[in-house]
Amino acid sequence: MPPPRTAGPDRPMRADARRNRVRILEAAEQVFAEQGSSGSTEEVARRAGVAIGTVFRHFPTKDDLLAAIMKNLLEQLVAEAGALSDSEPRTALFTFFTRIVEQAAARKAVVDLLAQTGVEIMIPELVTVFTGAVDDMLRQAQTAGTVDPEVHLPEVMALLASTSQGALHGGWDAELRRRTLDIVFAGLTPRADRAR
Amino acid sequence: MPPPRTAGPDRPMRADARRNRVRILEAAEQVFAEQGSSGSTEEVARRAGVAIGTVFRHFPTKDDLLAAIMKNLLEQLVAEAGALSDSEPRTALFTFFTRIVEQAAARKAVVDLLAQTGVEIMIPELVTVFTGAVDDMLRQAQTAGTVDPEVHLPEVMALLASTSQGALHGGWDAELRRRTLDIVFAGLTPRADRAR
DNA sequence: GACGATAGTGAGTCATGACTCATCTTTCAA
DNA sequence: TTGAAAGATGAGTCATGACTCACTATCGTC
Repeated sequence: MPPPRTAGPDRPMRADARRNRVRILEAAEQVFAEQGSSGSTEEVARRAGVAIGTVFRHFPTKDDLLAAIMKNLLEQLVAEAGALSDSEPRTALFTFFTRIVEQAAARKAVVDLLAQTGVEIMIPELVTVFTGAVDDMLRQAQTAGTVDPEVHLPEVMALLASTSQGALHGGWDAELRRRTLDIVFAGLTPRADRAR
Repeated sequence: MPPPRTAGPDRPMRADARRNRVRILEAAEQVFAEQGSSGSTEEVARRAGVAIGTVFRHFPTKDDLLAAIMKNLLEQLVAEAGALSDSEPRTALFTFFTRIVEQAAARKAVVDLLAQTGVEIMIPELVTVFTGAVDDMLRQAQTAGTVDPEVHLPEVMALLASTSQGALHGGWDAELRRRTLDIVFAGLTPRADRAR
């Protein structure tokens, strides 16, 4: 994300600026996780312990702030996907799926944004990377014959987005989450050897 | 829903009041369908061709207006469920499910509300009736042996809510909707005779 | 340590949207 | 036909939240 508006050749950020930037990001992550993208910038400033003007110096608009956070999160998810690449493909896909849905409840903003195409507008490249990671997992599981070959990426993404959303807004508990995902996973399994 | 605040013995509503009430309800249905529950009361008034004060005379708060609309919709859905009771149970359940998801895209407010527990607070009895209708369909399909007996109502409701939500926010086209629901339905089918 | 560039501050602006109420208009029973 | 009572009107209030900017504080360099 762009460092604060600085003219001229880029000098490193001043120490206090760097410190505040981190604090703001942390506070924003909390606030938006709890309240979704409608959380107020003022609340972010309050939690970060800075004045509201400081927030706007670092992130000229609220969307910039949201984008910065989404960027962090997406990178983290992509990394997680990578870490799962050793596992058996079907397990990798289902574990990744489950993990995202589980986190959804704690990350309102993410779900809000994922739902509203807002992300694609803000950080298209990263979304592509993320989608690619899911695609990889899907293909591998299909190659291994443990996920139905008729299934395509769009519907997997669709189910991922909608169950995350549901888990969040509906406040699903662990049990309901498991049962619901079990149905989805059963639906993804080839007809022959469906295992619940 | 309560007629406008009238003291004393309830006289029938005046002709112009009745007319305006209907207009407001129609306008609100449109506006909230398009913009979700964040649509403004002023826009509703504009489309109804009345002053904003009139809207507030009929529905003292925005929530009252939203509740009135949700009531209409829920009643309609319950009626649809009833009309399907002649069909083969599995078909009834899946048709109902599909229909709701299909309408989701045209009814933002509904999805918003269904998602946020807002409805239960506003019109608990009707929600119970609605849930009951789904439960009936589910049980019958299970009795007929065409839906997995391990599946319970909560996860069906969860999937219903989340796919509706997904279809709306994600702007799924007809094809994606079908493919996604196919996976869900496959997941609901007993292992033995899963038919795609 | 001094000084200029960089960063922080927070009261203030502007827009939006729910809701109110004094005043005017329409209905309808007598 | 008429006069209340019921209803409609819309400018105005209040709260919220994004964003600005004149001013002050701090950093880092010489």
